[in-house]
Amino acid sequence: MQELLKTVQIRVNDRIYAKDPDSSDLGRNIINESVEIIHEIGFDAFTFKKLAISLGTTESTVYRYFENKHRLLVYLTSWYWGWLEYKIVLGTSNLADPEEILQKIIAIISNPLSENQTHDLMSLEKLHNIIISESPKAFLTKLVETEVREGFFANFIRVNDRIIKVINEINPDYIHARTMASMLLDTVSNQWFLSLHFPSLTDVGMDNDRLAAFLTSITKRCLTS
Amino acid sequence: MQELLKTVQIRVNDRIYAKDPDSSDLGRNIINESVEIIHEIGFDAFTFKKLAISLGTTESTVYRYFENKHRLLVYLTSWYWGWLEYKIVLGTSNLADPEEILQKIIAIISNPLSENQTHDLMSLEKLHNIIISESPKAFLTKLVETEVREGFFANFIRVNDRIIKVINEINPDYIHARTMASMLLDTVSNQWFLSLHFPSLTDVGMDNDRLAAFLTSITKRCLTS
DNA sequence: AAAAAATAATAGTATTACTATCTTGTTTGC
DNA sequence: GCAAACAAGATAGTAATACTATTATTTTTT
Repeated sequence: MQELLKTVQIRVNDRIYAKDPDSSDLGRNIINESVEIIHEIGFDAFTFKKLAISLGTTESTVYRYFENKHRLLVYLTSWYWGWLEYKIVLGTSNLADPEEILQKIIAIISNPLSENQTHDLMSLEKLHNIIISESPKAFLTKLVETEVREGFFANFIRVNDRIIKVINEINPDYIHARTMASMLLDTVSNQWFLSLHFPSLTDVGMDNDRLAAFLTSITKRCLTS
Repeated sequence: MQELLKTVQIRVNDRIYAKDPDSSDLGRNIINESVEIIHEIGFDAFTFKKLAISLGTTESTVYRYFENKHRLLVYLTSWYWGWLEYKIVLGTSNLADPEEILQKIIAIISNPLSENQTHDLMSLEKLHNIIISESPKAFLTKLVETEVREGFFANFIRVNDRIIKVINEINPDYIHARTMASMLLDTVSNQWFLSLHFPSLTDVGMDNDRLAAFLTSITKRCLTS
């Protein structure tokens, strides 16, 4: 399974890119190097020019793959949620009890790198870091409406929907299933971010299981009627 | 009290600005007009040039008040949290029971504009909108570390600390007080945002009390031992 | 009323985010 | 096996952005 994870192709909405980066060596290099640079200098300072120089190519070549750097960030986040869904599907396939499934999902989203996973396309560790500190910028734009309509965030929505479904199985009468699901996903990123930069605002520290324990306690107390 | 709220001065860390915008007519116009423009075209498209033209002045004049547009956003968010703390202090001053206080705080943060408040400095409604859709950008920068150290986010941290304190009063043995507090604040913004752009991911819709009901149910179930 | 200080306007520059055009390589049909 | 068609990549721009430096004007202080 480790081997499988290393090379599995994650499906990303093809409207996000101009040309599929996963269809050529240069395209894959663009993704891999983007993750490196964004992780190092942050998304705001990241430019196609810097990326092109790093790759020994030119800006216009990069533009052939992505219309602009915002789309590239959308691609990375979409890829991440696709990868996470894959992890969730694999990790819960042998479970039947919805309560157990939810617990497992919480464990996975809270700590997606627990098993020291790798992938050929890019550094998962650095991608995870980018998701925590940059991915909200993919949503927070005046163009969200259009991008939602174009299905740019389908992978994220699908992970949400899976959690909603499990919550409904545990307690069909719970009236905040959707709110609970999106809160769980948002809280994971937010608490990771706080633990890095505002440690006084969270109890989640170096202890990786603390976050999962917190979220599990909430769902247990709220969903058992 | 309505009158009082209209003109009360909110304290903002003086390192955020180069010159206090609340100390001159032009400065106040800069704030007021910034809120209008950012609300209309979004923070990314907002520039000091557009602002200057709107005000009938020049870029360099704006730069005298704020080093860059990021600082201006930090100012707006800091002002917002200062204002919210003020609302919380006023709204809970007559309460003694910590459970009641927490409920009131949740009601205020979930729906801060409930009483159709106004302020001379800027449109609170538009500021609230900016907080929901742009304020994370104030945090999500490679410079957070420095900015935290300089106390740029002190107003936000203080609101957090107030909630932590109340939670500790309700249940001193609860080990996730900090995580719970920051989750409450983050969830409010996030759910507002989702209700606007990803309505399928939340149960919070046009019904303004639904969010408060959700958060109250969580705290009640988690904090009562 | 003159000197000092604060404020504003003018005119730049380096960088960014693209676009348009030209050149080279690669495939495809015959 | 080779020309035609097409895709990929390089070169050379441009308009806008985010500032900065310098000069001019107003306001305040003595």
